Amino acid sequence: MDFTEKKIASILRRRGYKFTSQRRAVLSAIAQSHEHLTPAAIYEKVQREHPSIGLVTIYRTIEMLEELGLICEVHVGGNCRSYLMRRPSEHHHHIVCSDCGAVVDFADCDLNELEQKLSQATGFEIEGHLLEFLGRCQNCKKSTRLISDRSKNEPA
Amino acid sequence: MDFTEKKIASILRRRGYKFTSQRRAVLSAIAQSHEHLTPAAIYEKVQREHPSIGLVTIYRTIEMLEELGLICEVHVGGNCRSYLMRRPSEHHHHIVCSDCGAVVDFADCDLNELEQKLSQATGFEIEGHLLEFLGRCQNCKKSTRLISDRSKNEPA
DNA sequence: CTGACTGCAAATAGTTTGCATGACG
DNA sequence: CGTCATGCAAACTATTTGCAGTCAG
Repeated sequence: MDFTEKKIASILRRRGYKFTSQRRAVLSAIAQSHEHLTPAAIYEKVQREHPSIGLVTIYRTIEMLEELGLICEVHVGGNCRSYLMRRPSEHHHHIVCSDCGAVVDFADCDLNELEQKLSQATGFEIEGHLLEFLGRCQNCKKSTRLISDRSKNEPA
Repeated sequence: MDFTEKKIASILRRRGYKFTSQRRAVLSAIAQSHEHLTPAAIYEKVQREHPSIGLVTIYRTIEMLEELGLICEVHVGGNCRSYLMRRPSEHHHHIVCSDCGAVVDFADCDLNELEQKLSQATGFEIEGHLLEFLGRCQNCKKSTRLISDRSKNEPA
């Protein structure tokens, strides 16, 4: 990821949040994964290194991180409560691997033209959009071998 | 909507489902609304006319209707478990009003070019996409009057 | 030091399942 | 008539809240 720990700490403090060890752990778990993680998955990951951290803290931290724009949701592919580290660049979208869950960002969505067309056709004043692609990543494409049972977890 | 009751009945039967009064009621509730409805909202709507229909039936019917492709999810604007009548045309997307929840369809998303670009750049084999716009519909745009407390429910 | 943060347990919300009864075709 | 569908209650899962102790700044 592109956030240094210092930078993050200062972002939190600037907003009156404390940078606790628990928050560091949650952040790190999300940042280290290239997949989108559900609260439960984050919890599991965090537990391995910090068994004392509770699920409630995960939820509370997720809420804060989302508010700060440090993480964002992924919708495509089932679960709508999956989160991902957000790159410092603001506007971007995701391509999600339907197989291993890996996520790649891209920013150059060229929807302005479409937006204008729609705006005229429907009378809507368009405020934003949700765009995600679902597909199979380079790795999973190759593995048309046996029903891949690895690669599902922790590419770590 | 563009489905006649007969057409729907035959779609169900063809798949071995029975066209019961409960299913008709659920379908009608969804079809009559131009907004996306959560299971709870559907339940409420259905209850008004058919107080004996249970929430469980709503869930089971939603599941079936989604499987048959008669309804589809809306993601934008909070709740991820909101449903909408699907037009007979297959591929389409939604523009959702952030104010009243009204939904308008459109089909001509021109993402092929973008898909190809992305496919090349990332190595993904793209299988599909999720695209929704959020905005304010013609009506709600006008009502910049007082904090509109009406128009939130049942445009009926 | 002190207010913000945490963990726990318990409360809520949302969704699914088991089973006996009822209705479509 | 047999099978699938329904309603109820109960089981689960996911998420939120209240509270007393703990810790970052």
